Amino acid sequence: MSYRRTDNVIRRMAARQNAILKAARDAAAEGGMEAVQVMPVAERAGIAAGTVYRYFPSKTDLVAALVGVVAEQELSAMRRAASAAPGPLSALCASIVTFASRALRARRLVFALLAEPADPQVAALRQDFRKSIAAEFEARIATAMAYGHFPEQDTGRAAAALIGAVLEGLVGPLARPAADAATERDAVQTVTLLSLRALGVNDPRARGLVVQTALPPRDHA
Amino acid sequence: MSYRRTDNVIRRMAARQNAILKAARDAAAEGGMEAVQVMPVAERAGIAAGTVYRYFPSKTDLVAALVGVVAEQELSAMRRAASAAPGPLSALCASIVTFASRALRARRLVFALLAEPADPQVAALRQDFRKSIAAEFEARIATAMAYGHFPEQDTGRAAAALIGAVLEGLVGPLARPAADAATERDAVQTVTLLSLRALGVNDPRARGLVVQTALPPRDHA
DNA sequence: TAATTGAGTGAATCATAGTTCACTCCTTGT
DNA sequence: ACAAGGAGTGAACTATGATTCACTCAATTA
Repeated sequence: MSYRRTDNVIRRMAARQNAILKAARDAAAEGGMEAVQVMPVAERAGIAAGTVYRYFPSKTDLVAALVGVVAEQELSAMRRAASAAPGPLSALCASIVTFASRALRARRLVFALLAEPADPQVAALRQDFRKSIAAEFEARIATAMAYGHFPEQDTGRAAAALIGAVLEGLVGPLARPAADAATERDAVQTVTLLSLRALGVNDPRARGLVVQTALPPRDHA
Repeated sequence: MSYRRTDNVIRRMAARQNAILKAARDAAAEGGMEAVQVMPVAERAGIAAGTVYRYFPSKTDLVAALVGVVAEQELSAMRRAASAAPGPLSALCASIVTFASRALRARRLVFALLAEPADPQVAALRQDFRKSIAAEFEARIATAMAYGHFPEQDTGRAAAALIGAVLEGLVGPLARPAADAATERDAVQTVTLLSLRALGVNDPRARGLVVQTALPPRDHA
């Protein structure tokens, strides 16, 4: 005779799955990918190691899910910010600022998920994540370019370079950590300005654009 | 009674040490850091696994030596190119082009040594490598800035962002591989131009600068 | 309440990769 | 030619971390 899970059990299990994901995320945010190990993650989530395998077939699947969740959040934040902007150039600008400031907020996590290596399966997913972000940038760049805000150029290459510049300039191991919120905002502005100039934006209004764009609110799960 | 190594033996052993390093380098160039394993490296070098430990106390030391050698080569190439340039702006440009084109030549290797994670000891060395390159860029940027080629700005942040842009734009997993030498040259030019513009170089001569700078010759060991 | 299902457990197992070391045999010195 | 030293070997060992599975027990059903 089979056995029906009550709503209570379903809820508890869903919560537990989230707890595992959150534990994995926290681990990654603190110690990078190498800290995402089954036993420590299980401990953080308050369960036994074996239990993890009731929720995810393998560690790879767990990490894949983590990448998926984070990617979804980041992308939607970027899209939201861009679509709220009044024009193509400020949409691009909002995209960059959003990506940059969110990345800065969770430096270690973003770095781990975007740059640290993993097994081929996860690498492929990470690849998708990067590609989605690049595609987002590329679309904004193409639109702004069509509007004549900067000269014709290879939008794909430019999008990739922007991602690199922002990551390296803000979250990479080279970047010095920002002391306070003001310094943080300043760092984001610097990098955004650098990015826009790289595309060939000369309009002095650009500086205004960058400064106006506020930091988006936190919305990590 | 102690035993004197003849020149022959000394030479053979030096050659073998190089062979091990070369094997490690090739492995990294093909399969990234995770391919740098003692047994495969030993096999490539034509020796037994245990022999590696006669030349390097640990795998970490081997990788550290590898990073050191490559860093030395890259830095000296950048310096050579820059010091052969006629002025501060073209020196900066030469630096970027050299870094970019060499990185493009050995994409996987550079990416592995510059971006992939490793144990803390190696990470620290990699850090040094990045810092050296950043410092090289930063010095060129500062000089060109002092000469008024572009506006005042945070040179450190700019240097980091440039490295990121070049790496991501050319060697990162996002960059499409260049089909032929012409496409390669084109990619380097695109990224270099992007970099200079990011700094605020508006001088139309800049394009000339980029185009003029030839790809440096290969000189991998 | 008794029987049954399946979530949870965690010690045991497996897999991978770095490291050691007893041994072989070439090289050197007499 | 012979003895000694040390380079080279590679099977065995160690460490780490993922995965399994026989078992326990709370939740469900009859």
